[in-house]
Amino acid sequence: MNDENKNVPAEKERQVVTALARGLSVLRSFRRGDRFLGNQEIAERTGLAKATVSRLTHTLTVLGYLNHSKRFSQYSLGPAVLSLGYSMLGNLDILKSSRPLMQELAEHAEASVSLAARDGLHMVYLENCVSRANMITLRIDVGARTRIANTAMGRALLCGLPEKERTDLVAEIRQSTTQKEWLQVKAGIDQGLIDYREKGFCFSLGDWRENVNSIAVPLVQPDNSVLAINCGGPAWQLSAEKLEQDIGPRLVEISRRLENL
Amino acid sequence: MNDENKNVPAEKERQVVTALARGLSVLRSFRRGDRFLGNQEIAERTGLAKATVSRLTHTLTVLGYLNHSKRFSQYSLGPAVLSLGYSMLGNLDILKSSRPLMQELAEHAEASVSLAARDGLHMVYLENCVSRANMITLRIDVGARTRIANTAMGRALLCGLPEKERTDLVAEIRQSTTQKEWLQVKAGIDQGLIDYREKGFCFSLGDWRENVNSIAVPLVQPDNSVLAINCGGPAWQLSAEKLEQDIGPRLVEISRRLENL
DNA sequence: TTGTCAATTCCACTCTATGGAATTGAATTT
DNA sequence: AAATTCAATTCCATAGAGTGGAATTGACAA
Repeated sequence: MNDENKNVPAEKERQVVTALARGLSVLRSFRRGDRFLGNQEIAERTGLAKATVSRLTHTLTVLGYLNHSKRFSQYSLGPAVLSLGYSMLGNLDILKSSRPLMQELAEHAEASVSLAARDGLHMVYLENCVSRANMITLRIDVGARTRIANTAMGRALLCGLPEKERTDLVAEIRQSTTQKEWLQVKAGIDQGLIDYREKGFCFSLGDWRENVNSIAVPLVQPDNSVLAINCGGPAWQLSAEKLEQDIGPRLVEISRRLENL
Repeated sequence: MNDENKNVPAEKERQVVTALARGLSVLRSFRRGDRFLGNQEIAERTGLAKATVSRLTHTLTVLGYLNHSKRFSQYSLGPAVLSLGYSMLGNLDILKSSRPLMQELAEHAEASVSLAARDGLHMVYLENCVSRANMITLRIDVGARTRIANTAMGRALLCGLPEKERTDLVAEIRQSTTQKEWLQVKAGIDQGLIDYREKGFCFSLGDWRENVNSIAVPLVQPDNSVLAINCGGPAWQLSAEKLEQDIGPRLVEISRRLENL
């Protein structure tokens, strides 16, 4: 039906192992909400031949990355995918150091404070702290993705990147954006750069979702990779003013402390 | 150095796409604690040729599953692996329904309550609830793995499996166990089956770690797959008696309610 | 500059992965 | 029971992807 995932992604960009890329695109074809997928559905989503999908799903099942339900003869994501994420987070020292600071701010602001990294044109949540008050209700999950283009997180990330990389990334974003959207997106990014230069943080006031405000700062790691930390919540609770006067400076301070080990 | 991962895993078990399996074994070669790995190190761990690893890591990097640090010319796990886990958890309805019950028990017992699924010979944590009191200190992460052989979780899982599958799995466990260990392991499993038949839950009193007690029940899902829920903590806090008299029955009740939707 | 070590690229070869067609298998209908 | 449908799997011939040994590049240290 859709052809988002073309068969061979690159042109002559060195050598890509297609069987591996295809297998992973099978895993990726599971979106939030589809518990079970059949080979046929997967074949349509990935654009691969049925026979190919059959073998890939079988391989993934043997390895534990997929479960096979005999009843429906369909597949669901298996526990093995979780272990990978666990290994990743376990190796990030920054998580240990950032947690207490993030939690403290979450309590103070009675909001949600998150740490995220870039994945393509998205930000992936690595950690999320919420105030005890909100703990039960709100739960932004680790691994969730938001677009770079229209979030405070994304704008902060851009501000933390070196000139060259930022330009490239913005160009990529433009590519993936309709002409109509682009004006808004561009405005948001530019404003983010200004805010960052003048104040040290970036905003998103309803740009991501109506009635959700957020503020974010970049966090440059020792190996020069860039993360971002945000603090966000319902607009009625986090006014633009409160974000700028109170939360912003605290975020900047957190970032500063984490960057100095 | 080690040859844990032989090249081609299966014998003639249908058709396995080796390039995919190899690529995933590259991801798996990152263990807790190694932030960065070079191609050479990965080649040694997986038993693959250098050239092969070079292409696999490159492919994984392009797709976002690995990050490449130019400074050290080494790789680390990338954010994309997290998204997969997120998709998996997001599709598990059982999580939503189980959370409040698990949290309630965690508060009552002032301990840690977890939900896990089988992955090979291990249990992978899908969710973990801790009492507010312990929240800061203790944090068993989602995605973590423990052996089936010597945990209450694992024993409960075995009890929830149909006869045939249980026998097969126990045989597998035996395979992976030294003759010396096996006696202990076997005893634990058998005792688990007895406990389950008589009381409805399984124990691990220091079998996993000294001074850690735990109790667990199986949870059979609508599609007949089996999960397990445990409640565990330091032995001085969770006496065998308390587990049996108080916590156990509550766990059984939780399992019962979840199985009846 | 020279030497060392690891990553990458080259290249020829093999066998893996592929996809269209045929088969199996399960579920539903007549 | 038999017939029909739909999807998963297997078959098979073929192309070419993936492979690994050897050569090259590149970074860094002496």
